Amino acid sequence: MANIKEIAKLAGVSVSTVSRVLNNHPYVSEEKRTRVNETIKKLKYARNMNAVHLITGKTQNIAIMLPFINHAYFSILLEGIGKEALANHYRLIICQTGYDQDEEREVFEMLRNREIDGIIVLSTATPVEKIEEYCSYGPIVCCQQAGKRAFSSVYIDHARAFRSAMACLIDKGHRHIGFTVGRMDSPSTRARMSEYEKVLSELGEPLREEWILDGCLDMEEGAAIMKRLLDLSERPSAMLVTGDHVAAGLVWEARRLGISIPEELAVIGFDNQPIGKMIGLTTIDNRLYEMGAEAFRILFQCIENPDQESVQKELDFELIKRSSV
Amino acid sequence: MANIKEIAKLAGVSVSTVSRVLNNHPYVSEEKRTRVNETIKKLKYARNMNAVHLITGKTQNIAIMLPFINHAYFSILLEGIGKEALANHYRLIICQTGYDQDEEREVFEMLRNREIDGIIVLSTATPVEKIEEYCSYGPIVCCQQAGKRAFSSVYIDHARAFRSAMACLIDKGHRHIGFTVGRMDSPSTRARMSEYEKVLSELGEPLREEWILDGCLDMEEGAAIMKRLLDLSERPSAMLVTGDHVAAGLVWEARRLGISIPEELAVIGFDNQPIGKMIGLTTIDNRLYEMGAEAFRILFQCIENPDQESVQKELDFELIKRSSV
DNA sequence: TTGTAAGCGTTATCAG
DNA sequence: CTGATAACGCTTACAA
Repeated sequence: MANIKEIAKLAGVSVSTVSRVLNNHPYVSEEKRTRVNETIKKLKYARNMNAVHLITGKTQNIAIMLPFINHAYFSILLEGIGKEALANHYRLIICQTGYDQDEEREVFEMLRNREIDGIIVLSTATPVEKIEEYCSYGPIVCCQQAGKRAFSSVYIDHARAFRSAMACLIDKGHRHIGFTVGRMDSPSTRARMSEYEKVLSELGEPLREEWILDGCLDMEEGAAIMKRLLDLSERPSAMLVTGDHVAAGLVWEARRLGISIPEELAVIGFDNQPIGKMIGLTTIDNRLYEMGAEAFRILFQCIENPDQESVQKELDFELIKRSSV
Repeated sequence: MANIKEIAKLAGVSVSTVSRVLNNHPYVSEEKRTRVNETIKKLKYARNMNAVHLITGKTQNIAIMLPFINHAYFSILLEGIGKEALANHYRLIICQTGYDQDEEREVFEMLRNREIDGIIVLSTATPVEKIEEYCSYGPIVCCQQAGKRAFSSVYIDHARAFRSAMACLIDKGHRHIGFTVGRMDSPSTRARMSEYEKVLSELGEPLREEWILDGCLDMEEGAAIMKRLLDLSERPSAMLVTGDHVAAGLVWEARRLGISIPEELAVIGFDNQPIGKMIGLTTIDNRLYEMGAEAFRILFQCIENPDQESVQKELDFELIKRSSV
């Protein structure tokens, strides 16, 4: 494997000149430039990027921390990040953690180890204070609302989005509204929960624990919800379902069981995924693709300009009315 | 940022001893080991992995080449790869190429550049001969059948799988069978196409070009198929659909239009995705998760043992009968 | 069991 | 415009 020294010797120049050619520096005579390029081609020389990373202290790699790869929510975010990363010549290292805090710590350690230039956290089990400890080693952007922190964040206001979905249902006369969550212990769930309680008390409705359905992450669990609802002595007339995939599972099972939607059960999903569009699901579009792209842009800024303050950016959501309400 | 030299000085030992501690080498006295570990903790020292990568010539990173991140087929494969990679302390660099050959070349170049220890190709537009040129720089595993090559491959026999799906339909009396493909110019499509022609001629049925539907990659395109079928003067009584997601789109649209499945149209999907299970789709399970895991295992072996020959491994598929046929 | 010193392959600095 | 030479931070013979 040829190295820069051999190229220099064969081209009859110094290693610095070769390096300059490699990095498209000005101040290299056309003659030497072509001579260097020719020997590079002749020897099929390829730079050892690890040496470059060592000396420059940068790798053009960023880590994406997420619990599961195979999940629509994260796939859409990834797509948005990927588009921007590609355009700016950054690589994505996918770190699937399964919400294991030890695995998550390893990802943060990569920042200390200089293996990556930054981290985008899509969802995490690590407390914000712990995350802040790593901010001195490099930029971190979270796709979750976390208030003013040492790290940046991009998010939508889940409380407001939840309220606007509730309002849409209430408008149609619904007062018995249930909702599903992916996992109880997440910032967005806490935001929704507190908004739920507020809206219920404004309506003068009691809070029924059994109308809050936990552990709904995929389509099959969505289908299972329908059965859980049927077992209830009194069941809600409308459901807010986090994730159009999950909602699609519920809708499919409802049709199978002859429960008409929206007459017997109104459904609002979240995320505006393609499956929701196909089945005519009313949904809250929280712009996941855009959120991913924006997360990268902010991280990129922070990498370029290391002493920039952390930014918190709220993105708009949009209620998309279709036929499930 | 502390480095190994400072640790050595403060602990009163040599850098080699620190290095030995860092790498859990034997032949370090307990006393010095603890002394080193204490100063590491005190100085919050973290190794600069780029220096390690430079000297060892390895990075523990592998690239995954795929056209789109947000697609069920690739997500499942990724999940399988991710599980094994995690267990073996390898990182996945996701390279979304959009089937752009220039982007794909950049990924192969990463191998020359020593940025990665190997590549798993999930799907590519680059000709096999071109891929072989890169094999001297490091191991490559493809998840496509490619015959005996310088690179390894894991695959299922698409021709055989296709035939067994056809047989299942023929068994039920179908003779007018159409099929969808993601893109015409792929190895699996070519395999299916040639098998299709063979089976038709065995049946004594003519080949009807209009029953081969191109460009079907996602659910919405699946739904669109149904409309395309309705416009046909004579339409097939059964469809083979690559991807349960696509098939689900077709099935949904069929129900919406009042076309009963399987009576008026039988459908067989591929990949055995959760959505297929939910809607009762008969499908060919081609073990994507297992394929991903196996791809990593083979790559891992090749990394560990560089002068090992390339391996080609065929995986079994399975016809899963449900209610869409 | 420990330390010295020679790399690994670049880029950065500085003098010409 | 060009070239020596010193980093970058680590691992690994080799010698003790």
